[in-house]
Amino acid sequence: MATSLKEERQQRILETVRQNRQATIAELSSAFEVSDVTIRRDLRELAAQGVLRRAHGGAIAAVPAPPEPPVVQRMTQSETCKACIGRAAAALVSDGESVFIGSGSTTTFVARNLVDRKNLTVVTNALTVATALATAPGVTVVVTGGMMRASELSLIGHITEQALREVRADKIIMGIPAICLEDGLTNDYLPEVMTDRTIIEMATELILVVDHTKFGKVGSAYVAPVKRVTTLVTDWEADSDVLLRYEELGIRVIVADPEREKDR
Amino acid sequence: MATSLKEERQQRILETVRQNRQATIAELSSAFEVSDVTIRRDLRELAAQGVLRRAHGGAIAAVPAPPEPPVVQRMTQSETCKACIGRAAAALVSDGESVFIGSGSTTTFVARNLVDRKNLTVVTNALTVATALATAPGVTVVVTGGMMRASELSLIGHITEQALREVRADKIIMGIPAICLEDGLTNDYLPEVMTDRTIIEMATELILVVDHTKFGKVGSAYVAPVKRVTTLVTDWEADSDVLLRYEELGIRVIVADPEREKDR
DNA sequence: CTTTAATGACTGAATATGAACGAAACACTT
DNA sequence: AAGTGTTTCGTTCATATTCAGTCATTAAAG
Repeated sequence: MATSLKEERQQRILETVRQNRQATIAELSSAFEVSDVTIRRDLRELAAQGVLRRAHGGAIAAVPAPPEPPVVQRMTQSETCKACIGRAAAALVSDGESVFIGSGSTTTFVARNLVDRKNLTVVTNALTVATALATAPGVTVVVTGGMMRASELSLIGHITEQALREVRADKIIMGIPAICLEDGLTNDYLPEVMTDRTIIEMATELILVVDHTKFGKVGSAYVAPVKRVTTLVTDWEADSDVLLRYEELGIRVIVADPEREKDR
Repeated sequence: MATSLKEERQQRILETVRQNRQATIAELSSAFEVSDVTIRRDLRELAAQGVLRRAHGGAIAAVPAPPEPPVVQRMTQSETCKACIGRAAAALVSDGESVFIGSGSTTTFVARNLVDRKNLTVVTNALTVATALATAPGVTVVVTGGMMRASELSLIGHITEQALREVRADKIIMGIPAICLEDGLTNDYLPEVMTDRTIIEMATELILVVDHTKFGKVGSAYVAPVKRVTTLVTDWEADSDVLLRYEELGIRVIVADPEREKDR
């Protein structure tokens, strides 16, 4: 892509500045292969929009942006991986069903891929999922109540668990911070464990969306055995030998591959 | 494939743009072996459909901008009024208290003014409020569950009502679509009325935030009598004669004035 | 044979970019 | 503080690219 459009370039400058909180003219001009004059012009325009603050030699992020919850930050990390897993997992959901979607950055990508569905009911304890599906005309969103866990924008606690018993779901789609063949599904945040266990009891079909970094990890609190998982959706960077071991346990393993996407 | 049909070509242009987030005229014209004029025409037509955005030298993918829920749109309408009411209502909340905040554009402004509080518990059925307070370190956010009402990003229904009975609040801050001396507080959306009535029973102190447009209106469903209101917070454009009538009923009326703000 | 739609060529106007240069801001030393 | 050299800024100008509109050509449809 030799040529890049002005608007696109400005958008990416903004992203860069937001990510590093600042950026110098020299950095930007070499990164985008344009002259410093152009970068200066871009920065001026962006500053005029108020999305950026100009400084000598570069620019710094405008609003000390209300510190984004970690879950939102994670959504921009290994974005392609997660978007890919999201598409693959969303394909497992049929119109007319009722699914529970848990919290996490990956599950939010699943939700985004469900906006065009018809007659779907989504139950969730994640504000990110609820927001993603809010305007989807064919999707009924049911949110469980609970105490908010700020870092995940998720709802947990006894109110959540009580609400979960009120609703039914055909399938559960959730993430987990740590999965390991020996120690099963584990979590490091104890208050969430009880909620996770309640979620798991909502339906028999349990679809776990996990990127490759989660394998082999062990958290401090036990959630469920590996065998409880029905389907495992992960990305192409996961170790295939390990995945084979999961398949031997009777778990359906789906590897989301960005290359294969293009067939469609 | 010397000649490709116009529609077919446009469809593929759209795909290309969506895939790379952008595309230049030169790229496209050589890829489809047509003149740049034709590509430009195609882009113009596609841009008119809104499926992509035109830029100098090419086009960039239109963010499939999920249509903003009405409540979010309303937050930019008469923003100063609402921000002002929000500040005034937030001043009625003391650190260490537990308050319920209902849904609506004005109540969201109240929430935004509570982010710096210490040891505050906020119970809400509005996603907008929950999101606004998510990263506030001194605020515990409890969200009631329920079915999502897309236009308000609020949660309503029997799950909400059940969750409300589980929690306690010192004060209630809520909005109402219509208030009138004769007919009391009313609402046009029936499913919400039961939820509103349950909310009102959570605490004795009821703070109503209403901008001047809500006075004298009457909705189709009755929620509560005017006398149930403890405090009324409105903006300076509200008719002072009408406000006097409310005060005569023993209701504390607070008029948020943007001029007086400067005193602080 | 006429009509219509699609495409391409041409033109003046608009836009984007880079280079040059004096002014301002910054980082030093004295 | 004051001075000095360096970097960065903003402006102007020149150049290349892109735009929108008009008109001509082609080919298919009626």
